[in-house]
Amino acid sequence: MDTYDLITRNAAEVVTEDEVEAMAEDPEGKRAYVGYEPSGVLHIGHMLTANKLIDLQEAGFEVTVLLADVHAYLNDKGSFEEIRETAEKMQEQFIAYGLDEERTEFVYGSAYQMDEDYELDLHALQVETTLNRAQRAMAEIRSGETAKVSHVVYPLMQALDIEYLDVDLAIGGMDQRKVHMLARENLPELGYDSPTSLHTPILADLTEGVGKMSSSTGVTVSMENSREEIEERVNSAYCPPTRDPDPDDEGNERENPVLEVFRYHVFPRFEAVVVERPDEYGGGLEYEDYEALADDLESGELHPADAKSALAEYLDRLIAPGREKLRD
RNA sequence: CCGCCCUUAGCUCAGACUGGUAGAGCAGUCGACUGUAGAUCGACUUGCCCCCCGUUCAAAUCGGGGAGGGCGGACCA
Repeated sequence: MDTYDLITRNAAEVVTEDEVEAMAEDPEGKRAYVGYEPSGVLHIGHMLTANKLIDLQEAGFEVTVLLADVHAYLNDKGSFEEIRETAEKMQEQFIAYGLDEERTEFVYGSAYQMDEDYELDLHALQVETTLNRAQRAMAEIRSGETAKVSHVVYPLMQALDIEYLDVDLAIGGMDQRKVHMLARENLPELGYDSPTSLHTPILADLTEGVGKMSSSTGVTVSMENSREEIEERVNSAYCPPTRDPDPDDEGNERENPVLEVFRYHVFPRFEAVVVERPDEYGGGLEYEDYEALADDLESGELHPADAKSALAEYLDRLIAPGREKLRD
C-alpha cells in the first residue's frame, strides 16, 4: 500500500486531499495529533482514532496524544485531581493497545493551556469567533444540560491546540469536523497556518445500527470488558445479512455495525481473519480483506452468527493487553 | 434585584383545578420464532412524585418556607 493510501485508509474525509498528498511525499517526522477527554477507560471509539494514529506512525509520523484535562474540566467531568488520575490510566492503555511508544508523545493540556501566550491567543480567537459559530462547533452536551460559557470556549481551545502542539495533521472523528473547519478559518486571523485535518467515521450503535455507538447507552466495548461481556455484546448486535440494511421504522438510515467493526477495527490490525465454523455449516473460513468477508455475508455464504463469534474473538485480542494493564 | 414557568420511572411527559392503592409512551429485561441480531408476538420490571414544615382520618395533589433549573425585564406606546 502506498503512503497516501495508508494515511487516508478508512478515513471518512480528508481536508484537503492536496495537503495530505503533499505530506505523503515526505512523511518522516511529520506530526499528527488527537485530543481525548480523559475518561479512564479506553473504549472502541478511542480505538478507532488510535488505529489511524498507528497507521500514521507506520507511515513515519510522530504522534501526539493530547490528554485534554482542561477540556474535561470545562465539560464538568470533575476536579483537576480526579481528571488527572484517569488520564494516567488512559495513557498506559494506549500503549498497551499498540501505539508505538517511541513515536508517541503524551501531553496534558494543562501543561501549556494556562500559559500567558496561550491565554492571550485564546482571547484573540474569542474576538474573531461569533457565538453562533462556536456553538455549532462545541462538544455535544449531556441531555438535560444547558450550554455554559465553558462549552463554547471548548472548541476554541481545540483549534488553538493544533497550533500550540505544532501539528501538521489534526485527527478526529466526523463529530470534530466543525471544530477543524473553525480552526482552518480562524487560525489564519491570528497569523497561524490553516491546519489540515483527517476525520474518521462515527460507527453506528451496535444494537440498533443507527446513530453513534455511545457509552451513554452502555452498549459499547471497552478495555474493562471481559471476554464474556464482549461475546454478549457482539452477539446482541444488529446484524442483517447485508452491508446496506433498510432504514428502521422511523426512516433512519441503518448501518451494519458488525461489518463496520470488522472494517474499521479488525482488518486494519490483523493480516487475516479466520472464522471458525462448525462442520455442519461448512467448516472454517479465512478472509484476507474486508470486502471478501462482506461479500460472503451478503451472499449468504457467511452466516451472521459465525461472523459474530469471529468478531468477538478478534475484538477480545485487541482489548486483552489493555485489560491486563487495567487489572494492575 | 424583580416577574413568570418547570421539577413525577433510564428518557419524554400525563396526573394537581375537585386530596382517596402513582400512570402512559419509549427504553430495558425475559421468553416464543428465527442457526445471529432486528422485525413480530407474549410476559415482566422500574419510583426519595426536588426538600422541609403545616392542614387533614388521608397529601404527588392544598398552604407556607427552601433548593435546583429555564425564560423574561431596551425603546416605543
